[in-house]
Amino acid sequence: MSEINKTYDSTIVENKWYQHWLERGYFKSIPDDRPAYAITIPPPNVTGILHMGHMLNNTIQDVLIRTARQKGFNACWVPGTDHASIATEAKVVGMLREKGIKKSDLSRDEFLAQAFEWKEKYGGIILEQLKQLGASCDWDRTSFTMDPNYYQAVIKVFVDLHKKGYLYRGFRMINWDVVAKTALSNEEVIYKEAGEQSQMYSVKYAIDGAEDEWVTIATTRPETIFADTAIAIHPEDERYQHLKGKMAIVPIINRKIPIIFDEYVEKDFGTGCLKVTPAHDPNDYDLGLKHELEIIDMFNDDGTANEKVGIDSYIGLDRFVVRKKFVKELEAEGFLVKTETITNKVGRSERTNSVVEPKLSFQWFLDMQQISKRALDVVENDEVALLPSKYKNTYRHWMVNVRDWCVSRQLWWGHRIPAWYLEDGRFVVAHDEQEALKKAQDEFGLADLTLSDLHQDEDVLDTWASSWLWPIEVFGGFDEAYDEQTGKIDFDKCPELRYYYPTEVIVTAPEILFFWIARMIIAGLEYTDEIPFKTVYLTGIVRDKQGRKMSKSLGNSPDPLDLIKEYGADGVRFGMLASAPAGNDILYDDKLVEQGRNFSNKLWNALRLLKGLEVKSGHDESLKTVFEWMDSRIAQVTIELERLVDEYRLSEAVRLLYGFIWDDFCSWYLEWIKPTYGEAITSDTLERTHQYFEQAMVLLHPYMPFITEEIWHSIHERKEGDDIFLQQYPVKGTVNINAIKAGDQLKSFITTIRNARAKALVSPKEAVKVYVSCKDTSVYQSFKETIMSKANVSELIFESPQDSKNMISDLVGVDKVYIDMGLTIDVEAEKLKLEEEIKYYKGFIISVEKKLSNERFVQNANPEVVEKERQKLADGIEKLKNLEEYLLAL
RNA sequence: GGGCGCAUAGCUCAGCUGGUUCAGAGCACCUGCCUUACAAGCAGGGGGUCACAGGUUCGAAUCCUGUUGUGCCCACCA
Repeated sequence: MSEINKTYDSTIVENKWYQHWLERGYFKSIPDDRPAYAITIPPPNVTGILHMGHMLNNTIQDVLIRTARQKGFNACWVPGTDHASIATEAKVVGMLREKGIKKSDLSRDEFLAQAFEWKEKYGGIILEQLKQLGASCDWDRTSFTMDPNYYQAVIKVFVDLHKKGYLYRGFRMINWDVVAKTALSNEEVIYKEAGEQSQMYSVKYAIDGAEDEWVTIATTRPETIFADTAIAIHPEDERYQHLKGKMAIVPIINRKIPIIFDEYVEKDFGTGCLKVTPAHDPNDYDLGLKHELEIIDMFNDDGTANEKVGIDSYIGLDRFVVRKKFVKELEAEGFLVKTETITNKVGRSERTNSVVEPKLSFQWFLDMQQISKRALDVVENDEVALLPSKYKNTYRHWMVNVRDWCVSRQLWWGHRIPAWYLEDGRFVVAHDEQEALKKAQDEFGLADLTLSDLHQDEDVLDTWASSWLWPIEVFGGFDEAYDEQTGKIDFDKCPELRYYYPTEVIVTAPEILFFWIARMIIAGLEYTDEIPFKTVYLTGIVRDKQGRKMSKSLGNSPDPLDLIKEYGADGVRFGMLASAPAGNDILYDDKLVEQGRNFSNKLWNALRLLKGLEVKSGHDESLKTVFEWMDSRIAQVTIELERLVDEYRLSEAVRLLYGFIWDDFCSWYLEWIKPTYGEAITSDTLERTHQYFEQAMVLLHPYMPFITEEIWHSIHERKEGDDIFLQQYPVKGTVNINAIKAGDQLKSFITTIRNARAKALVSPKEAVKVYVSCKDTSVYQSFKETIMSKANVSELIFESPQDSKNMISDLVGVDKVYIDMGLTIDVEAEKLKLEEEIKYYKGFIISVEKKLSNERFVQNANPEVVEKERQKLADGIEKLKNLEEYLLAL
């Protein structure tokens, strides 16, 4: 019959329409009279490739942006990539290593040239992949956090923050990544239980000048004993009062160190004695400052021991090798008292997974106290809404306890810190070299200073110190409209920003709530005095069936592009959405996208049905009630859908559409209007059905853009530019409750007949005779033709039969229905069934009566509720009466 | 150690402001169908004391308290 394929082939269709949309420039947005609706993409790492998290994330954004377009907004989705300093530099270093080049062999400029070359070659692959998902980004606006203008924006902000006194240089203990050889912010350190691997060693230190007297300390890091500069004890610990003023001797190394007393030490923990290593532990560092202890830094930047250890055989060994070797030596010499296995958390670098080493160094810090104040308020008072709202607590907790942000990184790939140093360590912060020179000359009164006397900071900025400007700078906020004097952006000078900003919503994973979201809010308020976005939609994390996070190392993540190939982008989008309410993790299972693909196929076959029908002119009066039902259902679904999307309940929205289209439209409606085999459909009915189908496709388009466009064009020949992409939301019709009820009644009537057949194992091919007895038969009358042809009813009689003994009797609502299938009924079994039902309704009636006779209920409950209860009672009584009649008839 | 969540069918989860859209969906399972759009389908079916114990209320899956289990975030306990 039909020349259309039996199954839907997504690949051709998807490429075709994406190209079409691109060619027609549908994704482009320029400011106009319409209200704006902007989303800035969370920029993926420039060298990244698409993973399941991106799929979820970007599907949600695309749904929102397409919906906004359909509602008449000027929707703008800005794409782009992040330079991702550590991650990218690590990749480039790895790439060079494969070529046999070490980073240290190259100059900074040579290295950057290599990095840019790499970025040009592989960067942005991820954006190409997003196109396959159907992402309707305005590609002309693609931004990169190291674009020249963006680079300048970051520098401007650095200079400004320094001017405002928020930035300072500090000698602090920071988290050191020994692989990337850079500082990390607290947020970049992931603490994980080390598990069985972790050992706690008890080591004894001799007391200086005493015969065979010892103190025992416990440590998980015996290798740092080399750098011990004190033993600490609680001042009120009775056991050790006699040690005040004494010295201890570091085992093996034989260095004398003071025994200090400080309340920081817990008496009850371990032996009550603590070794103090100011250079390699944050707390010890504080203790060291307080007690003016010597600081011995025994590690090189790569985590190997340096000459400070004092024993040649340890110099140059990795810290973990040192640990092993030293423990052996301690044991051999009798200093190791015991070794226990404990659980203990070890911090690892988010990027390189190496164990983080606390390290003392000069770094740049951003004072967060003041600058973050307003950012807490706007979330507290819901100016910025977090979804789900439970994250408000998490956010508050972080903001209240916010710590200064270490923004310098010892890398080359990134925004180089615009600070220039003199030989003697004094420095100036400036936009460029020339300005720096002038500043230095003026500030330090060194008129004859030259450029060669200045040396720029070698470090670059943390990636997030650039991406926190994203919602501003993608619209060029810092380019022309930034006023250096006030440190603010003048919206009048940047119409683009004024038009799109604040953006509508940001969609991202909760793990970067602090890294990125909080900081964007801070920067937004600091430079525009406005919030950068109104809503933060936090997605869940995509996990595998066992609940494990998807990761490359576990190899448990399917390749999104393979999925798209197999199930279609629409199918994948459906699968991701259907199971992911905001904030809930999704346990990924192929079954999800399989359902999506099946849904595509269902739509496809609905189209095939309509395309394959013979058409005759005219219309069917008998379908009037069916149409009324469908009109109301569509109106109902449209309203409901709008509500769900407004509340960002996308998974419910997509399920609503699935249920409506599959069950109501396909299973019921299409079956009802489908002519019997060999007959033609009337042109009016077909046209009407096309309209319903079109409306459903418009509603579904944001979720499954490709197949809906294809169907749109297959239903009719379309004029150039008549694409579903541009269709506006259907005008909301009115919901006629009676029409809906009539449809429901018809459905349950047909179900009742099917049911009787299935139970009696009577084939649907066998015609049956049906009697209906009730007060008002008008609904059945109006559906009479539909019922007779669709339920294969040979006679539909609107009265009780003379003799119902060999008929199946059942209730549709309260209406009595008798089905004569020409069989002999097992009267006893039928009686039993009826008696059970009667028993149930008797109980039911008693409970409702009890409720209604309770005065407190009648008085306190909502009148509507009481009315409903009364209706329930009336229906119950009628049902009971009818059932008893059935029983009597038997 | 502090904070925040979660616990509903075999599995994954919906169930918004307590009251027939309150016990639901998808998948899985069982029965019957290759019916002329679709076997990636159609029709029917079984299956849940809504973790446990109290409380509030005329009424609780829904609100409160506690218990247990579980997940996440934060934190310097050697």
